[in-house]
Amino acid sequence: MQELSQIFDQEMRRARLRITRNRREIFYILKNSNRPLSIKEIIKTSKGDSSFTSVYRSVDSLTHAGILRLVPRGFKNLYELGEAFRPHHHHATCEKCGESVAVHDADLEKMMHHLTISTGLKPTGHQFELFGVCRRCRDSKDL
Amino acid sequence: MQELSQIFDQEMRRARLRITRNRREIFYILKNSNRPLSIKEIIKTSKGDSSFTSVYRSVDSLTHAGILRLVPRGFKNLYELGEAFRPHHHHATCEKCGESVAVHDADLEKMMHHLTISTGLKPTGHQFELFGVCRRCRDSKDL
DNA sequence: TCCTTATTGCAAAATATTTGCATTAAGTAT
DNA sequence: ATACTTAATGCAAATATTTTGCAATAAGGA
Repeated sequence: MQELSQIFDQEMRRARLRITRNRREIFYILKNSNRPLSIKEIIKTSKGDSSFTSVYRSVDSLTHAGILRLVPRGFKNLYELGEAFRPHHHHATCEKCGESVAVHDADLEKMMHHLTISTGLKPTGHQFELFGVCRRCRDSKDL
Repeated sequence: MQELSQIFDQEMRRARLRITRNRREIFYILKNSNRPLSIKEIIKTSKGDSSFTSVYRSVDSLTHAGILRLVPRGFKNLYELGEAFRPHHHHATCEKCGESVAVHDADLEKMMHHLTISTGLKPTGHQFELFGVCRRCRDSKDL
């Protein structure tokens, strides 16, 4: 199986975006995260090699190129690796620790599609996020 | 059936919040809207009788009191009337005109509940929004 | 290695949200 | 109706967040 970083290079070429230190770092940060991250978190996690301005701009261009994917959660914009790295899915997220698990359910996708149609809309997309508390956080009674 | 404005008064008393011109106006603006609104939209719609600072604070207190409900949509915070006025539901929204239709489906609620459990989380909530293009916007070919 | 131009960094502008504090007024008691 | 208590407001200013202009830098093809 292909390395994700190889796919990154391919995708960047496909999108005719230059592969820079800044962009590669954003890619690695998201690759290593167990959950989608906000711009602020990406900036904080990065070594500080790149300016926050540049992170804003890079996240924007990478997202437009489909290399990243916007995950609107609550009132925050989070980002994760895009379709080429991770197929379409949704998230079940622990409210305590923030860790999130991918959810993919074909029935669910169909259901949302049909529900949209039943309201008279021609479906273009959906947002779907589940929240709860994970076992680990439930067990640790140390509030 | 009870007038919504009467319910508003009741709810305000229950929450021990004072009924002010500002708060009543926010209530009316949301009552008359065919979709959830952002703070900015509420401020713009209000006659300008109240300062934007006050709208921020009122929306905050009304939301905490459950009189309004936060509708996280995409990267925006939208607000609509809360449970006492409108029972739990989700939205199907037209991407062109922004109008939204309430969706309530018991099966869907159950499904989300079970899906959450199946990931190992103890369910606490969910986010669910459908998007599409409505018939009216599809018909008007005037891009 | 050279060349073109996309990308970056910095500073500053534009936007969005929050806070401190004196003033106003809602709701209760008199 | 009047007085009183204190929540709520308005204003100014502080913070926070995101965007933009522009000169300097560096990615990638020639």
